[in-house]
Amino acid sequence: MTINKPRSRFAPSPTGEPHVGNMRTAIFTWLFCRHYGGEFILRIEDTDQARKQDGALESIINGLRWLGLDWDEGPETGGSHGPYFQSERLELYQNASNILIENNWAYKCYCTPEELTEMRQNQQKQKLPPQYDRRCRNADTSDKAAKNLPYVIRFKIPENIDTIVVDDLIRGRVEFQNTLLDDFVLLKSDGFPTYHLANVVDDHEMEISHVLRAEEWLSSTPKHLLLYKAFGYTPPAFAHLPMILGNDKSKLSKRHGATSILEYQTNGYLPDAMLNFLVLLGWSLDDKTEIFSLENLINVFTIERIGKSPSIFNTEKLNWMNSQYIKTSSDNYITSAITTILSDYCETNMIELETPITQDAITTVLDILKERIKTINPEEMWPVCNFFFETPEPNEQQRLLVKSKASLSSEIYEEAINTINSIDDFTEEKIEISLRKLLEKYECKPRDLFGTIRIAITGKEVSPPLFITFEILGKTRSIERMQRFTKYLSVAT
RNA sequence: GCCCCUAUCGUCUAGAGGCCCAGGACACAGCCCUUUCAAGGCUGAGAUCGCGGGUUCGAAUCCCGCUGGGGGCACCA
Repeated sequence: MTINKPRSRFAPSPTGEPHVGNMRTAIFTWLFCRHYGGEFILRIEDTDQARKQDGALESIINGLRWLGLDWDEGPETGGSHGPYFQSERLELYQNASNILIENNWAYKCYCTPEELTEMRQNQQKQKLPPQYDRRCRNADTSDKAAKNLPYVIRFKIPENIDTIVVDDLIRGRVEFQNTLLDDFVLLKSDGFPTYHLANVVDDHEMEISHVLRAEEWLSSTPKHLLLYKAFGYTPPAFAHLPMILGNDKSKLSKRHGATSILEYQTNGYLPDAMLNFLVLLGWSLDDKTEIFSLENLINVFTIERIGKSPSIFNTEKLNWMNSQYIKTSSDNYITSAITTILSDYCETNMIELETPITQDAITTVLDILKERIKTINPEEMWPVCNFFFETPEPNEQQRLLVKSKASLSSEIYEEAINTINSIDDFTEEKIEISLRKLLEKYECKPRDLFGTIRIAITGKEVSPPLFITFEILGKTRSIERMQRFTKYLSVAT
């Protein structure tokens, strides 16, 4: 496919949180534009007065920015084809529908919502397809016009056309029967356009060459094609993207868990991981590559490699992807992110800290943390590294566990403290060598001694490897903790 | 009800007539490493390529039918 400098758009409506499915469309469109050296346009389709939501626009913008998607034209950036809010382009749509009326491609319809509902109910009773019966199409409506009654403008589906062919970039040739098409509404009674009118007018005005949108739009594409024809415009190329479904194969919705991209942000997913995961839903490069840098993605992303069938959003794989990005992400970036997240967490939970959470402190525990987490969610991170910040206190179960260690004696434990104390070069390697010598001398099992010390200095049976933990904690704090723990050993057994 | 799209391991997918009694990844199991966890490495299980017909010397790949799944049929986008 030879594509030269395409102009493509992402056109969300500000009716709620930015859905991951929509964001995947944005990612594909953005990648497509960047790959072919084209322009990516953000257009806000705010023509539904009723469903418009405060803050939704900000959420969409935040979501896009978080993923690292920038737009060449649109809100905040401006551009030569503005305005980029449909609510500011009303005149354009009104003119367009007037032109259509003048050229006999549209007509005014005075049917009330109640009439239409009744009509549809009757059709359903008779098992007929719900469709506008065109009662205003040929009837004389001049009396209603004279009374200034509210009206909508409907498109006049031509009667001399058989089939409409959509040449989809992903699905190929798709045929539709013209007679099955409804005389759909172009302009609502409040003077706002419907999606059908607005997207055609704007895509033309904004010189959009390629439309990438979700599959749910495929069946209304013939309507759009007819509109392009009525206006005498050349339609853009269309690519209808496969949907993203939940784990029960139904359309991804709230009951499947998080659907807003921003929820993933707050749940501890990294934007690069999220993007990488999402791009692999419906697109693949080959039979093996899973991890892509953004730069590489721009290089290799083509429409030809987009699949046709819907895919299921698999959180397990997202988690794995995220853990891969955590392991390889730059220390600077992740350290400051984690520092903020954990200090907020401790503050809101009023956790009493032995050591404050600082960049330096996080840097110290970073390596052992990165290897063990799948998200940078505080709930997941805190148990892994809290030993460094909180004073450990063994629970009842742990005290009993320590006493059950058969090959452990208070002698070896005391000598372990002295040994630790005598190490000047307090490194993982030195500590290990010294402590292992004790094992031989006292014929103590590694798990008995090390397991006990682990509880003493971390307050947990499960922790990062002991010797690195010593090193991280430092000599002073390690000895302090070991000594404080002595009492749990010396109590008579 | 009508129209449209779609169909390879549980999931994401590779596969465009012989390279495939189907490859990779996630998840799963076992082993190795090992002071616990994690990471990593290795091995394994897992798909008669939804089903049935064709076409062909040969089909996961092409055609038809069926079935399953998804989407659409608003003064919502």
